[in-house]
Parts: sequence; C-alpha cells; structure tokens
Amino acid sequence: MEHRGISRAVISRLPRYYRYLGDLLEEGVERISSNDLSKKMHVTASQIRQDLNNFGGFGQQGYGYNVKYLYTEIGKILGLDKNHNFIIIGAGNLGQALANYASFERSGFILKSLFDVNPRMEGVAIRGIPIRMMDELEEFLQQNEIEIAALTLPKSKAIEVADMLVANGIKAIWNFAHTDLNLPKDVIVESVHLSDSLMTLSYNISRRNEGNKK
Amino acid sequence: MEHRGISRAVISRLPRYYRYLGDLLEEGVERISSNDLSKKMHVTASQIRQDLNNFGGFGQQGYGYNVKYLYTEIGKILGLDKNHNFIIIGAGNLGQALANYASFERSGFILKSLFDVNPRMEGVAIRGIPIRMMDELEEFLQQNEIEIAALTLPKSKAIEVADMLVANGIKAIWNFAHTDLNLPKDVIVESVHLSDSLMTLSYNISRRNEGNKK
DNA sequence: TAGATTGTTAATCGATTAACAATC
DNA sequence: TAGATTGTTAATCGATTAACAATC
Repeated sequence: MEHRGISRAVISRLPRYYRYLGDLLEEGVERISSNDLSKKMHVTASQIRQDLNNFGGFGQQGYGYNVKYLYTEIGKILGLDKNHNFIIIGAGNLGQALANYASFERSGFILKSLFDVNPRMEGVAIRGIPIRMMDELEEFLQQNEIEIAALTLPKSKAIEVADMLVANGIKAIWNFAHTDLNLPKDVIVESVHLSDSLMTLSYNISRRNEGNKK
Repeated sequence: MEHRGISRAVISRLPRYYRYLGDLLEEGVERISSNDLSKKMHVTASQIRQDLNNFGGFGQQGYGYNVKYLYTEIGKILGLDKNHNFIIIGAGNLGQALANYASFERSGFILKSLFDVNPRMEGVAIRGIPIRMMDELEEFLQQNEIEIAALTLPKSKAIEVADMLVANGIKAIWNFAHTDLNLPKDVIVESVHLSDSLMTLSYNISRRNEGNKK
C-alpha cells in the first residue's frame, strides 16, 4: 500500500471512521453508503469519499461500502493488523491507568513492561505485567523488541528520558508529559496534552458565558 | 472581550502559546518578538501574530511582546482567570489519575468530588476529595455549583450518564470514553480519545516502515 | 434496464504565509 | 532619528464541499 503525503487532517479522522465501522459491524450492518454514514457521523458524505479515496477505492457504485471489508482495510492502514510492543515509563496513576486498558491489547498494542524510579513499585505487577526499575531500562530495550514508549512522567524528567529512549533505539513516543519533545525527525511523537484539552474546554465555556451576558 | 467566530485551529494553539510563555516567564525573560518565539515553537512568526491579533494587539512595534502581559492575557482568553468547579464520574485508574493532577488546580480547575458505582470506593478520598456513590450525584449537583464533569467511565455507561448530567444542568463535559456524545448544542464537549491518538501513532509507524522497506 | 452511489474533477472556502506600511 | 517589529492586507496554499460522469 502506497500512501505518502496524506494530510494530517485525513489521518486524524481515520480512527473515528474505524470506531463507527466497528460499531456498525457489531450491530450486524453489512453495507453502508457514504450518505448514511455521513448522517451518523455528522460529516459530509463528500468528505468521507474523499478521505477514503486517498487510500484506494473501497466502495462500489450503486452499493456503497461493505462494512466488514472497509473496517478491515482501515485497520490495515492504521497498522492494526500487526502487533506493536510498548512500554510505559512512569508507573504513577496515569501510567497504571494506561496499563489497565485491556482494549489497547485488542488493537494489537502489547504492553511488555512498566518502569518507574520508585523502589516501592519494584516487582509490583499490573495485569501480570511487571513494573521494573529505571536502571533496568537500557538492558531491557536491548533484549526486547519495543516499538513504542509511553511517557507518563513529570515534565521535568520527560525530556531526558525521551533522549535516552531515542539513544537506545526507540522510534515512537506517546507523550503525556506537559512539554514538547524535540527529537530527531525520524522519531514519531504523538502527544496527549491533557491540560491543553482542559483549557480548550474552558475557553469555550468562557465564550459561551460572554454570549449569555448580553 | 468580544471574540466570536475564532477558528478552532487558532483556539487549539492558544494553550501551547500559554505553555511556552509560562516557561519564558519562569526563565525570567521579559520580552519576546514573534520571530524569536516562532523559532522556539517551530511555527511561523506570521502565524503567531495573526493568531494573537484575533484577540487584540498585545504587542508593540519595535519592541515585541511583554511576556508577563501576554501570558496573563492569553490566560484570560482561556478563562483561567476564573475558577471552574468540576467533578469526575468514574473513579477508576484514569479518574484517579486526573484527580491527582494538582496542576489542574493551579490553573483554576477545582475538583469537588468523584463518583463511582463501586461500593468499595465509598468514603475513599483522593487528595482529601471524597469519592461518592452515583446515587448521590443528582442531589450533589443541585447543591453545588459544578461547571464541568469529566467522564472517565466505560463507553457503555458514558452516554446515559452524559444525558443525566445534562438533565441536571451540566453544561460542559470532558469526555474520556471511547464514544462520541450527541448532546444539545449548548453543551460543550471536549473529548480525549486515547485510542484514536494511539492509532494515529501506529499509522505513522506503519507508513515509515513502508518507506524503509524500499 | 433503471436507480443508486461511488470515484473524481471542479468550485469554494478557510487557513497559512508573505509582504509591507504603520509606529514604537 | 534609525532600527526593529508589530498589525494588517494581500497572496498562496490546502482542505472541504459540490457536482456529475462512470459504473455497479
């Protein structure tokens, strides 16, 4: 499959399509037209067809899209047909919360270990997955094929840990620290800035309240 | 302050400006030009000036922007000059993780209570904030001024709980459930779909690996 | 075949970048 | 005053929507 230069906007919509198609599949729906799907998702049918056609023609004129087929194909595009081993750095509340999400595993994301600096965490396991100490990390990375590291640690530590991970071959970081990571451009960084999200919410509240005051 | 019709793209960048300005402030930097800030943030100076001028002229020709002033003003735009009471529905790992983020409080987001269905949680407190049972929720909402509800519960429960919250006057929802919420349009919903984020990361890994294979 | 719906081109809309006059 | 840098207009670029011929 060859699809370079697809816009970020399109990519960011794929997981949502995947989610809706998964729901339809569960409901036993066999086929759906871009028009019907557009109504469910509150987007235009045109956008759905444009988005999908970046990756190939998955539909059929006069019929629509086969739900199961499209679901599988989007899964492949998203790389969900392969397993991805990952580790979590920082076994605090958020790290443990991620470790407990069994649903990631169903999508092929396999948690291999957590790491922390707190000695009281040593040997503790979450869903059978052990928490190791940070000083074991380098060796662990050398002996295991790890693709993704989730960073759930304070901002102050995140930058140095990220550098260390990259030095040890990690090529993808899922960053929850409240800071940007400036890493070599072949390293993929996906950040979840929870406080940014909360501030956006707050902005919208303030704006609405202004409107009401009139 | 009057600023309707500002694009979503601009809004989503404000928290990032705020973060960088906060860092500069801590470093003791007094003023910064759009050009210098653009280099730090890896965006164009033009975009910074355009973004800010949606809300007013915060800079001065020949001088640049006063860091402290701009930081404060963006804070006001984001509604961080006021307190926002919130509750967390679902005191599982993620709910507890959010409850433990003291940094939200520093931005004016005050956690008033958590709620859960699990009777073993009853009376447990996080940072002194009690977990209450779901059947106390309606009364609690009537007796307290709550602006925001964070939903950290399974998809299956999220939709009905959201409806109930709205029926009891909640006007802003921070949604962590893996589902979209279709609520009246005066209700603000900000969703954090962790699995979507992970899939985006996975897409980028797959695309890069394809490139390497050649 | 007739009807439905895609894939795709063209038109529109919006967001980003460039340029520069205004001005501190 | 001269230099720097904003605020803002104009130009470009990209993304979304509309339209429709192709085709199942």
